Amino acid sequence: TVELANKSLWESFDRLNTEMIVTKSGRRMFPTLQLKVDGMVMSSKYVIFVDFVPSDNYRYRYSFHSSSWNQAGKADPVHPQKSYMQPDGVCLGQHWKKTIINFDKLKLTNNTVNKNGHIILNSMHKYLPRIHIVLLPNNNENDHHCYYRTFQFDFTSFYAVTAYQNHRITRLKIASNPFAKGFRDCDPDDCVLEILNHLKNSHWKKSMKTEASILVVKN
Amino acid sequence: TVELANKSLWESFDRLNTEMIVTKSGRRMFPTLQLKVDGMVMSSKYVIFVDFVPSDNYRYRYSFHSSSWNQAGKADPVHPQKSYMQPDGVCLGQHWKKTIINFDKLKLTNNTVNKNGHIILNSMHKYLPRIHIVLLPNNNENDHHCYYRTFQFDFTSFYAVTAYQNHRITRLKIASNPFAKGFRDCDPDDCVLEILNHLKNSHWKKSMKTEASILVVKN
DNA sequence: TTCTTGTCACCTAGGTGTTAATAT
DNA sequence: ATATTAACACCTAGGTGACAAGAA
Repeated sequence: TVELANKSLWESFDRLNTEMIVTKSGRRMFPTLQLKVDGMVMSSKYVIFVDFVPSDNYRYRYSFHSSSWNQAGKADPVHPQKSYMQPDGVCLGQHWKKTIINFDKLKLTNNTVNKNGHIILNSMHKYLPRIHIVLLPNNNENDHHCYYRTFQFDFTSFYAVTAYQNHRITRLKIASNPFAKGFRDCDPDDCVLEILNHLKNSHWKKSMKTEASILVVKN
Repeated sequence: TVELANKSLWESFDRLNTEMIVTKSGRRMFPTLQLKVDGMVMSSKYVIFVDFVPSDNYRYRYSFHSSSWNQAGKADPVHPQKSYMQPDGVCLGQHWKKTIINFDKLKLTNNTVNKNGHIILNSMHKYLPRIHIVLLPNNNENDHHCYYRTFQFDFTSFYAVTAYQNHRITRLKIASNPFAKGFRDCDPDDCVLEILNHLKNSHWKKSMKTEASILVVKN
């Protein structure tokens, strides 16, 4: 099983339609993917990685006066999909179980000739992160299978952008990302509370599917 | 073969008798170990790690009026020796060859109950860093040998201290470590040049053994 | 018009030696 | 006396959105 350690933050963004900045040199995500896993074999080796799949086949545009995202033609051509491996690398089940697994170093870019290891996305397109947990085979000669599971959380989908479109998203990023403290215009704690309260009392959908969709694959 | 990419800086410190701070929470070395390797098999896997061996069996004391280190009794008991693996982990020869191999994240501590992965040293003792390059065996069943080489450079030996003893060492650290810029009292470039010139024109030994001592081991 | 890029002030995070207080 | 510790100001390194300029 996999859970997001910062699920409620993701949900707060999702109610507004999450946006993630992409830049030429690479931009971190916020919120980041923070996993808690369980059910691994303690003494087996695993690697964990993440990739991003297009949510659909459209290009999007943000309408400022209706404050909504609308389809604007077919999707641009996709670029070769790289995946990002969790930096801890190959670790035992007992290691993964006891820590919050962070992907905060992961960077998104719109630079197609990127020489770094960043994830390439198309701006103004919608994506869904996927988490892959791979059980590495033992050195038994008989066992050349590789088992893995893929997890995805619908509420972590986002629009890739080069500049924020929805001002509420900007305000929630400023309120909740420590690196954006310089743009806060009130007491930090009050800011977060104020916005989160506003969300809680708003007319936006309150119940949502928060459990992970699970695909089991064996090859 | 192994070379130090920052050999001349190490030599400048060595002329004054290098000191390295150890703290409870762990302190980086300066200079750091920066390696350039050659002669590896391009397609073979290697790991590289570092450990520290006592230069001798004595405890030391610094005499301020004679500006020298003197023996002050037998060495304190040694603590279990950990080694520090280069963070890149298992890499092919072709990877190691093309980069400068940095150990700048390595930290020294005098904290014997350290819960981090830091190297434990006794303050007021003299140490010599050793570099171990290990060729990992292939998956051939016949080949369970493990080949490695150990390199050491005499001019990288140092005294572990909790506070600097020799004021010239302090000044050279301030002049050459970017993180200590706040303590420079003149133009940074001038500072370095001034001290290095002073070293060059001084009476200290000018010729020294700079090639690595090599031990070849097979088990 | 719509989207992208580069620069900037303002942060976080953490590596420096200094200094004064404390321990041995 | 000598050695160690903790708090501190001052740095490096790099993550923020704002903003103005540029590109499509």
